[in-house]
Amino acid sequence: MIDTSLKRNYTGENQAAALPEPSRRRLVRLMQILRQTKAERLTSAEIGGLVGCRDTLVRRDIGLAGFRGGVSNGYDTGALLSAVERALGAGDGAAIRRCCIVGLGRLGTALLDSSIFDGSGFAVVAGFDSSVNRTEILRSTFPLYPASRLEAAVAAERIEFAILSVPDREAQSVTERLSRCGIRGIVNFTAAAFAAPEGVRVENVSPVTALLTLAAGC
Amino acid sequence: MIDTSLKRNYTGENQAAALPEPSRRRLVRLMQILRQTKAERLTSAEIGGLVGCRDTLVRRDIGLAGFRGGVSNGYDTGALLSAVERALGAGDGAAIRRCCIVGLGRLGTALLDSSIFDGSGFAVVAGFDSSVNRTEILRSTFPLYPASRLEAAVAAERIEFAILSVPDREAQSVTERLSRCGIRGIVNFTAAAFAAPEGVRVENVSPVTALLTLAAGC
DNA sequence: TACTGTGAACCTATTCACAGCA
DNA sequence: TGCTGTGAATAGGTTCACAGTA
Repeated sequence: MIDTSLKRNYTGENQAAALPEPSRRRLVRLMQILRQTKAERLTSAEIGGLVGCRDTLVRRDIGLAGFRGGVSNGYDTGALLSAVERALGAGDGAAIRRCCIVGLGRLGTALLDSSIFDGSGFAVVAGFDSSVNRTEILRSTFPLYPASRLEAAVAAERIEFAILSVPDREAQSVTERLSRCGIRGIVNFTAAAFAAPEGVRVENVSPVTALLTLAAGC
Repeated sequence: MIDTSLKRNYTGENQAAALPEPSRRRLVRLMQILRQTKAERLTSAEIGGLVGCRDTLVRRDIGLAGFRGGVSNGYDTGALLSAVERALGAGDGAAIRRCCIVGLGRLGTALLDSSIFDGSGFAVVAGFDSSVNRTEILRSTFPLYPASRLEAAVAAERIEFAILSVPDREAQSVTERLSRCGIRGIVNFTAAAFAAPEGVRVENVSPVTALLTLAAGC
């Protein structure tokens, strides 16, 4: 059995782990809105329209994030953004988080375009594929490795997150390998469902999964 | 106040709308597992390991889906799959659902590889981009149109769902156009947050959003 | 024995209702 | 007046505990 007691070593004053999951998701969304908006002030009702929830809930979330600065014409977007980023551990001072892409098929290579991640707080610093052909031919601003070097490179590059775009059948085994070298989260672009190892979070974002989820409600 | 009583006009025997949202998401996941597994039987505990929830909850979900066939060595995967598909409106008899890709940048073109959607119950039948250059040069098994023909083609092709991979700044306006021609759901690959028009569901699956959500919990 | 199915208890998230404030 | 912030009420989802069954 895997010992979980040592999995989390808190490296900062990040309180996000204490936030309820739904609030965390909405606050992430709010952070993205605030990063993009040009408005100087926003009310909870306006935010609710963009996040997709009621104004009351927006105010709750903001309260949970530890921000109190609202006045009768809404929130100052700059101040609110700082507070939300701090609550989510994505503040100005926060280190850029290092990611890798595993599986350089059509979808994986599309993500080599690192401009996608500009200003997000994340940087892709490595790519992996089982085909040496691909890792040698493809061009990118960061190194591409054969899959055999996954463990070594993840450790050496101190990579925290992985974007998984391998064929479905490899998803489970690659996940286990990633987990063993201490990855903290996986963005799963495959349609495969796999057991998330202890201490590894998974976000399922396969287009197929997303379409199924959408369609299931209609 | 908005009157919700008339919002849903049930167009079939699809009961998925009645399922609680979290259950629906887990059942979608379960459906994917069942479609992929080779096992003839699975217990609720095994399923729970893959879906990421407790066995009790799996049994609740299965019950909500209207299936009762479990016995002391678990569920027959074939029978369970039929039941889950029926509950989600994705049964054998269900029509293939028609989708389009809007925005044929690197990410959008990666999704032109229609093998991604094989066997999923979805088919991409059109692509759109504001650059006529792209729509004329790119190769695909289905037609690619200039963005100006969005409304016409979505109506003519009876497209129900859209995959959005345009630049962030265009996300809101394209969403409104899609909504006006009756699209039912949008898979949002952009990092933009936009107000979902009445009657349109949105699944946010941008890699950036996914990474932020993962990282916010650590 | 090893599982499922489910009423009841519990806990969590959301909404209501309204006081407080600019 | 028009907003925020929050205690209290409500609704909703999850887990417990256990009876039922092959």
